[in-house]
Parts: sequence; structure tokens; C-alpha cells
Amino acid sequence: MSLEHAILGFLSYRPYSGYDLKKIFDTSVSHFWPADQSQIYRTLNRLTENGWAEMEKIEQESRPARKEYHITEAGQEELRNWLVTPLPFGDHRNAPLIQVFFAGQLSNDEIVEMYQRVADFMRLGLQQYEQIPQEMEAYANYVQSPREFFFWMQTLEIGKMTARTNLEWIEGVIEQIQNGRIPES
Amino acid sequence: MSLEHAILGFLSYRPYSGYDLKKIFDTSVSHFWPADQSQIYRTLNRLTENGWAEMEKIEQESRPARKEYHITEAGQEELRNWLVTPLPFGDHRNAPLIQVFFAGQLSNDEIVEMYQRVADFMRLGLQQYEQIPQEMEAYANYVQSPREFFFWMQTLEIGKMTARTNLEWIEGVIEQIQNGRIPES
DNA sequence: GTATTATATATGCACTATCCTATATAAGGA
DNA sequence: TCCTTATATAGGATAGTGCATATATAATAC
Repeated sequence: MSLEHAILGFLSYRPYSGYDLKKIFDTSVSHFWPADQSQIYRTLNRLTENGWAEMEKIEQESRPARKEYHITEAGQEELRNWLVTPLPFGDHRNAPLIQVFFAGQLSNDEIVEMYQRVADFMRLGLQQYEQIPQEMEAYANYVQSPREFFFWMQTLEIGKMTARTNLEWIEGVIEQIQNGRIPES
Repeated sequence: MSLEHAILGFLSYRPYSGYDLKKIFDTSVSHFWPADQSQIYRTLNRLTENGWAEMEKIEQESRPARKEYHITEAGQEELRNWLVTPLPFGDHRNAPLIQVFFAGQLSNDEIVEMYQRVADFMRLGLQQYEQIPQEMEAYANYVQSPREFFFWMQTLEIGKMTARTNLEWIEGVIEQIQNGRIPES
């Protein structure tokens, strides 16, 4: 499971609580791995059961107690093993492609209209990508490692490249429709 | 849900049984939407409950009875509505990016080794993409619609483009490591 | 004769994920 | 005073996925 390993990754930097992790996820990896709060807590329990993390309860005045999770030796080892295991890129479910597959049932006008909207959406997404580095940079100061920061930026880089590729594809389809290069039946 | 709509898409061509659908999925959309047999049957039940499909039992000599599912008016409408609803591209979980995010913990050699393996894997995948058209063409003869065939080919096209983009990214990272352009700490 | 393959559907179980709601405390603002 | 926000964790309901297994018949291969 990937959420387990993403959490182990963050715990390898330093101990965190579930609450911390939710915020960290939202400002760092949520663009390729959004994490639900309840799931983070449940996964932390599982990590503890697996012996990959240990919980330390920290009482606070005026606030509910924090449960800080520390990665264990076994957890470090599990993380390393997972990190060096090649996972295939582009091997996931892709719902928009189902729409493409059956798009022939729509009229040319409907297709153009829809993909122009999708293209707009993606151009917006590309713009938002430009803003993520600032958020990440803030986080980088916090952890302080140019090497790690380099790889964080690489996740953005590949995200942008993929978005540009998709956009290119969409623009190509729209153009082909407008030039009458798509069979009518 | 997408599997529901993918099945509705196929049923809009003609009635099929769960067994048919499993084979059709495996030879057409499995590269972006693999479907488990048990899930297809369960989804067909749900489609029937929703009034989007109707089941017709067809007895056969020497073989178990087929349950053929016919799309209903309501199902057609549901499919159309879904097809014209823009879904964002590139909006899915991407486990390999978690590995990238934490790759700084690995040594340069480990990273290069791993990504060379991933790159090999992807070059292989690209080659396999070249073979899918033949399978799809066989299926196209079977349904006979140049327009639909055009969009089927588009799902391959975007798959290849994405694979090439990913490969380009990986080759870039490897190159940067080999040129010492990645911070050591 | 026996094993495998093809045709066909169904169920059980575990795991993952999402959404919503509950619980608790304190600070700050309207 | 009341409402919202921030800090913190937990649980129930529901849906989707993956894997394994069960059931049944007939043809084919060894």
C-alpha cells in the first residue's frame, strides 16, 4: 500500500502526529496522492500494529494530547525496500479515457465543447502548478535538504509535463474535428 | 462510478453477457481500466437495479444459460450525461511519484539503477502499445464504425504520448545525476 | 481414462478509500 | 453570549477492488 509508505517517508524525516501529517499531505503530495484524515489515522494504527512505527503520547495544557508516531528500525527497512522497488508509471485507472473511448457517440460539436472545457481546466491546472513551488519551498525550509527539495520539484516537473502532453493531445483532437478529419460514422 | 459507465458504453453497441464483457474489456480498455470478472457481474446487477439495463436469460444446449444485458432508455440517457461531463485528466493517485518524492533518501547509484529498470520497463510498454492496434482492429471489424475506431485509437495515442513523456522525464533525471547536477545532501 | 480448456455465473472475504459525524478544549471575534 | 477556528483523534456506513473459490457442462487433448 502506498499511503503506508508515504507516511513512513514523512516519519523518516521526524516524528509527526496524524494531525500534522494531514497538513503536510495537503501542502506537499496531495496533487498526486490526496489523503483523507480518517485514513491517515487508521493507517497510523496499522503502521503501529506492523511494528513500523511507535506511538508516543504527549500531553499538552489547553489542548488534546498529541500522539506522535516515531518510525522504527523495521519501518526504515520497509521504507527503503519499497523505495527501491520499481513501480510502473502510467499504470493506473484513467476515467477520462473511458469517455474518449466512447466519444464517437457524441456529435462533433458536443466533443469540441466538452474538450474545450477540459482544456481550459487543464490550462488552469498548469497555472496552479506554478504556485505549488512556493508552498513546497516553505516546507523545504522547514525540513532543510536541497537534495530532498530537488526530488520534490521533480514530482511537480513530471506533473507539468504530463499536463502539457494531455493538453497537446486535446488540442490535436479539437483541431482534427475542426478540419473534418474525423469519420462521421 | 466509471466501470458502470464503461459497461453502459459497451451495452450501447449491443447486448452482452458478463462473460462477453470480461473478454471485451481485456482486449480493448484494460490498459486504462482493467476490470475484474466478479466486479463486472456485480456491476451488471447494479445496472439492473438502477433500471439502466435489463437482463434476458438465454438458454443454450450443452452450455450454461447466458444472461444478456440490454441497455434501457434510462441507461442511454445516463451514459450520454456522463459522457458530456468533463472529467479532469491527470487527477489520479500516482504511487511512483511517492517514490520520487522520497528518492532523496537513496544513493545516486540506487536511484540510477532503479530508474534504468523503470525506463526499460517503459520502453517495453511502448513497444507493446504498437501491438494493441491489431487487437483493436479485430474488434473494430466486429463492431464496424470508423468513427468509433478513431476514438479507440485516440486512447492509444494518449497512452503512448504519456509513456514517452514519462520516459523523457526519467532519462532527464538519470542524466542530471550522472552529470552531478543533483545536490548530495 | 484423465486433465485441461472454454463457456458461464456467483459468492465470500479482506482490504482500501471516502464521507460524514462525534468528541473535546481553548482562543478569538461579532 | 454565541459562533467560528484551530488543535487533536476516532468510528460508522458505504463503495470499490482483488483474489480465491464454487458450480456446471461439453469438447478436446494427452
